[in-house]
Amino acid sequence: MPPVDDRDTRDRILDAAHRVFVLRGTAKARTQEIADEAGVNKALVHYYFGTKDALAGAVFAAAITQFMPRIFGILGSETMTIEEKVRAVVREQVDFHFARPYLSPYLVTEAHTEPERVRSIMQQAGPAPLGVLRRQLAEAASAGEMRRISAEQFVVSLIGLLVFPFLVRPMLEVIVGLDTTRFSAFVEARKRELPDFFLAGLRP
Amino acid sequence: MPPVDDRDTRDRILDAAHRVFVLRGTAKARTQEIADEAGVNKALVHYYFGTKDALAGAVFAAAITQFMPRIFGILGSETMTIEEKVRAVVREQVDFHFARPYLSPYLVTEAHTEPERVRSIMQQAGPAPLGVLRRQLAEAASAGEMRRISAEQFVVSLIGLLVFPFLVRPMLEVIVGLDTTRFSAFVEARKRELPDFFLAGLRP
DNA sequence: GTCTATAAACAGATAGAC
DNA sequence: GTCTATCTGTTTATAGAC
Repeated sequence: MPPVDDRDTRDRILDAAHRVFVLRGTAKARTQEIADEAGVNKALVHYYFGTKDALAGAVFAAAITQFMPRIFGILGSETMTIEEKVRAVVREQVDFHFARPYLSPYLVTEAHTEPERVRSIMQQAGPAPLGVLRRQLAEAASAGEMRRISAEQFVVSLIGLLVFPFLVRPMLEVIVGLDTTRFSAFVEARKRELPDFFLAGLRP
Repeated sequence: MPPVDDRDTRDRILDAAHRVFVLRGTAKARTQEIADEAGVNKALVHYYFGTKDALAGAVFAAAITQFMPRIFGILGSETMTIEEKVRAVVREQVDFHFARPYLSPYLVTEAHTEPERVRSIMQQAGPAPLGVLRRQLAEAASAGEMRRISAEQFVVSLIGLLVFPFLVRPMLEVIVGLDTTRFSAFVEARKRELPDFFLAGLRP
């Protein structure tokens, strides 16, 4: 006889783990805090996920799945123009990271301290679908409308411009005085300015 | 009577700590590995630095001191034009991070997982000297040579474009297939392309 | 200053009752 | 499935000899 419905508890633990891992970083996170956050006993965490390491893998996989398709869904579109894609990605990503300010530093931290795990999990997602974008960029360049640029450089630059402020936020606070309020304004300004800036950079 | 010359040993430990902390991340680093790397006993690490936490602070302070002045030294120049500054920063920073590929992910990791420490250490360095740059940008905008942009956005965009590839390198490897060789080529291409891209983005 | 030996403090993991 | 109690391993940190 199969176990009864354990979705609730398992999911609550997974959600709690996500919050704690993202906030503290995997290495500093404590299974005790995850259990508390989920409102269950510490032993249950092991019952469902075995080891902290396995749980960390599950959380990272979920996080990356939540993150990447948003970008490549837009960039891989068959119908949108390059300009439309740029504007859509900027709008989408700024809002996404503004609502989840710790997600990107968590991903970088995890990639840095657990490169093996990151590699193996990301390989399952497969390579980025850059075919459409590559073709659009090549055509625009051939038509003389745009500087020639690889799809890889295009994506890294665009995402980097969007995500970087969230990655160095604690430093920006001190270096250029961006407290919480001013950081919001800073990001809002970027959301407005970046599309034109980026598209102008592509002009020949 | 003051202690005899302890510069050698203390510095060797500090250097070893730098390597280990940067590579593993502070949380996953072990004092044992630092001691081994320095060729001394573990107890000596505590003799010189008290706690792992204090050592971590010393390492971070040294790392940030090594990083920031390079940027602001160039951007704060009274004699260089904006274009010269952009080209100089790109050249300088790409080479710098290429020689120290783990430094930037370490800084982000540390900022994310130890924001208190980072804040207090960075406050001692004081705010960024953006006065000169701000004036140059304002003048160029008033002369109609350039889109109006704040010095903060300028710096964050420029540094973000340069550093981001190193922050997400393990992911790029998988997503867009940049193994070690191709990553080098990718970064070299950026070094060539980014100045024109960035300056074009600033055009009105 | 530098070492050996050991303490002290966790934190992850398991056994077993309910 | 969920808990209490406990164990085991690891890691930071100190005491004390040299």
